[in-house]
Formats: sequence, C-alpha cells, structure tokens
Amino acid sequence: MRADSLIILDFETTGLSPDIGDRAIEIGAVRLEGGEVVDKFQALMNPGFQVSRFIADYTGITNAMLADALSCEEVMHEFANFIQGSNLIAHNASFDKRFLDAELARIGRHYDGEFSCSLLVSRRVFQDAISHKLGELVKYTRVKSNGEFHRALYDSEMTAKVWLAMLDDIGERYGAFDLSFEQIKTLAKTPKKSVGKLLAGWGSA
DNA sequence: TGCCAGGCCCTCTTTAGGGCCTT
Repeated sequence: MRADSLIILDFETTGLSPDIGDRAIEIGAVRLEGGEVVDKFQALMNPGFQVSRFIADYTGITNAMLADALSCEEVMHEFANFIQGSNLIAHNASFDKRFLDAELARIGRHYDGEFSCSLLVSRRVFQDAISHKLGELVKYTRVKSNGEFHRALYDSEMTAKVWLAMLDDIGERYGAFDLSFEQIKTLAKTPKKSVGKLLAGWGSA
C-alpha cells in the first residue's frame, strides 16, 4: 500500500442500491499524491438495460450515451487496476463502496485499499456547515465550481478539493498536518464533541 | 430533483423513529 496515494472516487448509478438490481453507469476518480491530482479515471459503462428518466435527468447521462459505452465488466476491470495499492475516499462512502463491491464481485476482482468517507469527516471538521451535501460543502469551502454536479469525474474532483480544504482547515486550526489514513479513519468515527480534543492532541504531538 | 436501500447520527433513545446523505 502506497501511503502517499489516495483515490477519490464517485459512481453514477441507475439507482440507490445494487441489492435491488441497480448498476453503475459511470465511474470517475482522481488520484491524489502530496495534495495534488496526479492522475484521473473516467468512463461511462453500459449496464445492459435502459436507465430511468429520473436518472437521465439527474445525471445528464442518456441511454444514447450508454449505448456506445463499454460494458460494466470491461470498465470495472480497468478501474480495478487503477485503484490497486491506494486507499479510497468517497462522499458518503457507504454508497459508493456498495456499488464498487457489487461490480467487482461480478467480475471476481478485489481491491486492497481501505475506505474512508469525506461526508463523515466533514460532519466533524465543519460542524457549523448548514448542510454536508457535496454541493453545499463546495460553497462552504469556497472551492471554485461551474456547477456541473452529478457527473462522476466532476464530483470526484470537487470531493478532492473539499477534502484538501478540510485537511488545510485541520492544519490551520489545530496545527495537525499530514494526517495518516489511520488517523483519518479514527477522525471519521470520533464523536463530534470529542473532535476538537482529538485534533488538538494530534497538533501538539 | 423520488417512493426504492442502508449507514450514520440525533433525540422526546437503546424493546425507536426520523432526518441526512448517496443515485
């Protein structure tokens, strides 16, 4: 595992759960090293059935676009190669992890990284934010955006910028820099009221 | 921008209910 390589990923899907037949239709991801985006991955994928009007409207991904796309199986083999050796971040990671696990299980592939969640971390670091939706966090952190949300690569890029803004905020407020992935995972499950003490302790260590 | 599912988190809680997030 490369401690300095972190992949922020985002799926667009046909619905909310692979347990009821939903499939991935797009994957986007950026690789962060040393606080910089050093690589990107984006691909539409054909789920083998028509997506609903709601999903087409929500994502802008139409059935015509998917008709020319590679299959989920072909794309996910490429993506499995892309993420090997890196830890993973997603906004509301429980959602993306379910789809990643389901799509990789279909092709017999595995990944060796661990997940953490930018939503859970943001609820702890930005406790005064009115909302922790990705779009609202982009405004809160004053990240530049053209508003093209709900496409996988764009959302992964915005998540990466919010993620870096959170790390900057932790550094500025607590003097805690270069947190390890294990520290991030600890932060993501620490009770909100204990977060200040935890980060102050890391800052003075 | 949904009614689907599921994890997190809060509270008028824990033998539960409902809002927040993700598509």
